[in-house]
Amino acid sequence: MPELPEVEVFVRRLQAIVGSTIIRAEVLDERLDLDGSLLDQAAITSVKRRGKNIVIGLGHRGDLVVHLRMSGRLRLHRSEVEVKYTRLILHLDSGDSVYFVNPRRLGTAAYYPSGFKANLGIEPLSRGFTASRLSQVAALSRSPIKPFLLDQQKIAGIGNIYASEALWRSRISPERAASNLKQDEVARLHKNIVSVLNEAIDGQGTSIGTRVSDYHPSVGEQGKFQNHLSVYGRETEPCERCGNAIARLKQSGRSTYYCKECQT
DNA sequence: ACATTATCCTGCACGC
DNA sequence: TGCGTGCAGGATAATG
Repeated sequence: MPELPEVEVFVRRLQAIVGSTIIRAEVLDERLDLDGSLLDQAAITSVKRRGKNIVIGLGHRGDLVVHLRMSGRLRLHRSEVEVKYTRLILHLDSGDSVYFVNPRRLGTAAYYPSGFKANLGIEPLSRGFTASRLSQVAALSRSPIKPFLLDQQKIAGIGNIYASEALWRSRISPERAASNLKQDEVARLHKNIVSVLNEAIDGQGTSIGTRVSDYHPSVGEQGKFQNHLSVYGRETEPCERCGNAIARLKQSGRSTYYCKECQT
């Protein structure tokens, strides 16, 4: 269930398909809003990430955009394989294939003939994402900071795990109004958003759980960042900073993990 | 401009 | 073993 770091790991591994041509797009799920024939003979010129979207550039033929949502994965296979929950296969002229596996069918694949225009906020790992920029965006929102961080139109790519982790590192309560954060708090949050995302990418993402829908950087491999989570999924465990029990609360229908003692 | 809820799906963990 | 309930790394539309 990927957030920015996990999507980034998939995108990096997919760089190998740049320069290949799609011979045939095999759509295996009628719920996908995609006419595979539109992709015939399209040459792949780039594979990029925008927020949690995977943007496969097809030159003048536009973009194919895959969003993995809760359970998807997008992976290169060197030969034809049988993978449960495969919903789309891009057969390439190289002989490789790209598999969109989407167990819960929440993920999407859409073709934009004129190019993808995302309605998304700033990339947190871009140069433009500075403490003052975060401060500007946060000042406009009275939303609690945790749901604020999940709002893709404010900052693109942060999800439920890394929002909790960045707030814990910053010692900021998830219930604080975004617009009420002090300058030093915004500065800490900015730094920790960047650090937690970069560390997670370096660790090949976070692999937790035993479900088919759980994230793995590639077949048989595990991410490593689950070993560095301080609060996510650790309700009742002691806070590694102050020893107080980690608590869980619901915000906008999502679980937030935090320490009531040292996040204020 | 917010929060909340339901919805889209499927599988799994849990309690009884 | 079976059944009901709740939960899941996401996003969006409807409602208040």
